[in-house]
Amino acid sequence: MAARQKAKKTAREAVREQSRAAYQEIILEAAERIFVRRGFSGTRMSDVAREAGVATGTMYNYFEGKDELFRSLMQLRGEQFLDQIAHIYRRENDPIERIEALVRFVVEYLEERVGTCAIFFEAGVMSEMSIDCIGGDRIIEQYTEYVDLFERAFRSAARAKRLKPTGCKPGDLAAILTGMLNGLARAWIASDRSTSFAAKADLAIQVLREGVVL
Amino acid sequence: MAARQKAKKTAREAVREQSRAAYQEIILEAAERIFVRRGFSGTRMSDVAREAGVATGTMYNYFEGKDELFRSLMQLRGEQFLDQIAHIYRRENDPIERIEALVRFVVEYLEERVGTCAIFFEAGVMSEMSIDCIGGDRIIEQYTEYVDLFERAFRSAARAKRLKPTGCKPGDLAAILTGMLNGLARAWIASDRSTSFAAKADLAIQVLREGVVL
Amino acid sequence: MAARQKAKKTAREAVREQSRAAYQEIILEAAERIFVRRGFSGTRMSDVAREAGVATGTMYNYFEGKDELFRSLMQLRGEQFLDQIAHIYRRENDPIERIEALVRFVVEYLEERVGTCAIFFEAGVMSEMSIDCIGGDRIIEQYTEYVDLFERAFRSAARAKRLKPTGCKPGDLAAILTGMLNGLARAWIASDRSTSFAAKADLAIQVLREGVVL
Amino acid sequence: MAARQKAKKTAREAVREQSRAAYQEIILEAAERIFVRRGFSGTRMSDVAREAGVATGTMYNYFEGKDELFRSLMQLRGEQFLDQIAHIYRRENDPIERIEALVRFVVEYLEERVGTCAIFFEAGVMSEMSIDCIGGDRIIEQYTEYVDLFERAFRSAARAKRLKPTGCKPGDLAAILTGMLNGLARAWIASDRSTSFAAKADLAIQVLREGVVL
DNA sequence: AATGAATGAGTCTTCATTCAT
DNA sequence: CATGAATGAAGACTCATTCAT
Repeated sequence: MAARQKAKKTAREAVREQSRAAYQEIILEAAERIFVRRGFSGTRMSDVAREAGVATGTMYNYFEGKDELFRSLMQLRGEQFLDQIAHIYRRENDPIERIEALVRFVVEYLEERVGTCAIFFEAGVMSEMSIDCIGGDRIIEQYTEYVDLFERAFRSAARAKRLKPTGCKPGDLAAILTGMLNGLARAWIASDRSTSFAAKADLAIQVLREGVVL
Repeated sequence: MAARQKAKKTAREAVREQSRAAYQEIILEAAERIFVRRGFSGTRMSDVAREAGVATGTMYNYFEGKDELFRSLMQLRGEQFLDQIAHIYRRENDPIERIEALVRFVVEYLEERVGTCAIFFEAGVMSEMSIDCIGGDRIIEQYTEYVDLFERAFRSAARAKRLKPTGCKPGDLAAILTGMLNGLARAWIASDRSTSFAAKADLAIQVLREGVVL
Repeated sequence: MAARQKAKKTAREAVREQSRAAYQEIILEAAERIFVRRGFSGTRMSDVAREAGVATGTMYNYFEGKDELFRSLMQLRGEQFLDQIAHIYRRENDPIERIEALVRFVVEYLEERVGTCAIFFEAGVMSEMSIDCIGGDRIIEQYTEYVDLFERAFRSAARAKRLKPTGCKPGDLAAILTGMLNGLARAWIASDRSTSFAAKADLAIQVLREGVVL
Repeated sequence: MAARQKAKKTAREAVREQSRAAYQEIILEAAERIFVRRGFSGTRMSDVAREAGVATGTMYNYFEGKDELFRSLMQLRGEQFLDQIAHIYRRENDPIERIEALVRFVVEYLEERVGTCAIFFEAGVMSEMSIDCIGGDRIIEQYTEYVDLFERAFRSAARAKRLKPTGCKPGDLAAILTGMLNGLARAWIASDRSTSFAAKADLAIQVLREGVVL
């Protein structure tokens, strides 16, 4: 009976654990939609609650408050993104193909979650000069990690003698490439989006490959 | 006498006009500093007032409210910037040298007013998906004008057969170039800023010129 | 069979009754500790639950709510105290010794349960002017009964000609004596408690003796 | 003109200063009435605001929040009380008459402001065992100062050989006397208040006299 | 027109209570 | 009947805006 009780308890805990995770995810997704639509300060906790289909108070069982909800969202999405690009980095062996694979993934990701990426920038990356960054320090670290991954990719390409001998250091190339991608994303957002973003992104690769001006 | 009265009035009005402009400028500059430090919603009207050395109420004699103050700031800085690059565009005749001159100016501008540029992006460009864009529509138009100027520069370079025959349309090149500049700016902000930003920007030009990969 | 069923039921009820009482007591003791530490409004139901080792909801099977829990606690402790002093009253026959015995008991009680006595005062006696007395009316009645017992003790001493012929009525003497004890308790609480409270309380008796008793 | 301007400014500041003080007092008095009626946690800031005839927000221009409002009230009333008894202490020279004068004043004060005294006790003195005392530390210090003043009064009476040679130290006597006064106050509050409290208080003096004074 | 305190609508947050499991 | 998470009413607090001086 003791065993049965324990099993029962464990089962209940498992259910609870699952339910907890499910609630968290539901709230985070609701928060994502609202934050994307209204921005941080334009978002009311009660709005997120309504969107998630829970009571306002419930959100406080899962997140300390508005700030932490936002930070959690940004960090979670950031980690998910970083995990994915790290996976691609490890998967590819040829230095150049690796960079191209990364670019293609980033492009797809941007195409699907433009909104989230936008608030990601809003929250931290663009206001890293601000005294207090709502997104927390982690969000800046994450962007840095993202750029650093490209830096490493360029460095390994350089070691493999696959780069033209320019004055560009790997870090500069990473900054340039990620910047290009953002610029294209911005242009794509502003456009009617009739052409796929992926097509645009090939251009970035091409520019890097060839240079453009005669 | 009527004439004299009118003259007097005009004189008084001139003084008033000047005083008005002076106040406006003082408040705008204060607002710029605070908005850069704290972001839009983190900025209190009373903070701006203190920074400007005026009473809170005074600001409402010059701007309708917080939103309009912000929008005015963004638009004013935007127009100033657009005026300057338009001037450079007209001044330069060689298509390639024109692009390079534009890049050099943008770089200098970014180096001096990174903060303002950051909130410029935050306010409008990145959140153009938001239902309500605090910065107003003009801010998006301005960014578009900025990119468009580069687009025109590339188009005229293309017409002059000064571009490599790639699949890149002038608009794409503009997006790529401005994106690269932003990426470098971001990297430069995050760095210790020991090397000048201008040096970094030459890299952008070089990449465009040469392409990078062997 | 009916009889057996009834017997069975009674047995089950007895067990249930016991279990109920046990739970009640556990919760009351937990509540006592927390209320003493944090005061009424500083105490959360969930804190009491954790201290008692039960779920929050469980408490609502034993008490109607926070108010009733508090009132029950105060009243229960009050009745226990009143029972004990009533017992001492009946046990002692000599009017003066009776008063002294009562004082000694009150002193011991105060020394052990200062906290509870403090919230007892807070809850009811001191705020009887408030529109809503959390402790309920009974708490005030109880304090009145406590003072009344002393009043009766003094009255019987007066009848036995054991009091100095002052203008003090028994009720006044009761108020004065109980007040003195509280004053000493307060001083003792504030002190380092190196001397026992009992020793302090002898002073109260002495003052009454010298000043009042023949 | 500079002088006139300065004078003007000073005048305005004076008015403002006065107005500030007036507002503070109005709010404090409103708060006193409501806190006395409803207790600390039963009092809503909006209630106090309505009672004071100001907007809710206004109160936050004068007090940091509910806690600070309460603390300010308690401390202010405490200081006022301490100032008055200190004055009486200095005014009287005969040690015994001094004690009597103090008692008479305390009695009058209690009679007039029972409510405030009640919340004073509630707030701090009775719950000094609580982890966090809403009233702040000062409120406990104040009560200590009050008792200490009596202690000094008794000590100077002892030095003047005006006390019976009992085992009571001045501190004990102070505790006993102040306790007696509280006890009588409590009894008086509970009574129909047909007899004046002052009359009751004479009894305290009498008990001390007969019991303690030579 | 400048001032800066008053205003109160708008939010976040807490926590007693309920209820599905 | 125990559980503990969901609930949402209640209330503290902020700050853009107004307005009397």
